Amino acid sequence: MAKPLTRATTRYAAEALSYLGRLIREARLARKETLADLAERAGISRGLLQRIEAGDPGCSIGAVFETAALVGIRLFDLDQKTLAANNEALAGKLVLIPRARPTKAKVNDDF
Amino acid sequence: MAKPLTRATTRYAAEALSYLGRLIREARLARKETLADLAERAGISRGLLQRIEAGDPGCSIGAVFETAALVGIRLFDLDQKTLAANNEALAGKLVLIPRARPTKAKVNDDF
DNA sequence: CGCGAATGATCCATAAATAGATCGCAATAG
DNA sequence: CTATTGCGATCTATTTATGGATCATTCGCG
Repeated sequence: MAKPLTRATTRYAAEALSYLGRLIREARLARKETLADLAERAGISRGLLQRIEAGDPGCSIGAVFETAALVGIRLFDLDQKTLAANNEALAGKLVLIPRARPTKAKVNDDF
Repeated sequence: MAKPLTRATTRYAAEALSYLGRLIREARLARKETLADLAERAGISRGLLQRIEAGDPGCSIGAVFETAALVGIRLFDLDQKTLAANNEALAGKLVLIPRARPTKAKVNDDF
């Protein structure tokens, strides 16, 4: 019983999505690799890779991150080692944060 | 006719995915917001938000980026304005890059 | 303690993503 | 110019993600 269709989309999220897709495309072309070749390396179809490069919000984040990694894009500007370290550190920190409690106070929404 | 099941996943991609999920969780807790509240703001179900925070590769990237944006996470370490500018610039650069040409599988240098 | 709420996990029906094939167009090489 | 090939788009069958409900557990607070 999923909802109709349309999903709210922030301008910022859409912009980031488009940007990531173009980064992947740029990196792929820099490597002089065809859509079909990269798609095969990533284990996805050519059509999906096209949608990823186009910034389609419906693509699975696993497929997107995978292709990004395969063309050498550093997510969060971090190398494998640092990323792993930060991830572990954050995991440890999270255990200490108490769960959220219901509040009437309105939350800060603007950035 | 989708493929069997398992999709190749780079260690780096998986690590980044897990990290992003935890970043979202940390940001949500810092705002003292419950899963249900953030899910509603993002227009997704509570279950999906849980999978996002758990770093599930199968989640749509649109849903993930949307929630990230809603808790104030700056993707690519860029604010809205800079991100838009970079995105535009990259788009312009891309039209100038020639399409990939098939490279000879291997240079035959043995005989 | 004990109550209430958040969280984590599971199940099911349905909407959506994906693979794979195919077409036309455009661009690049020869 | 012609030939070749990447690219973009569309269609269909199938797999998968998602929403919504529910249940048990854990946590936070008085």
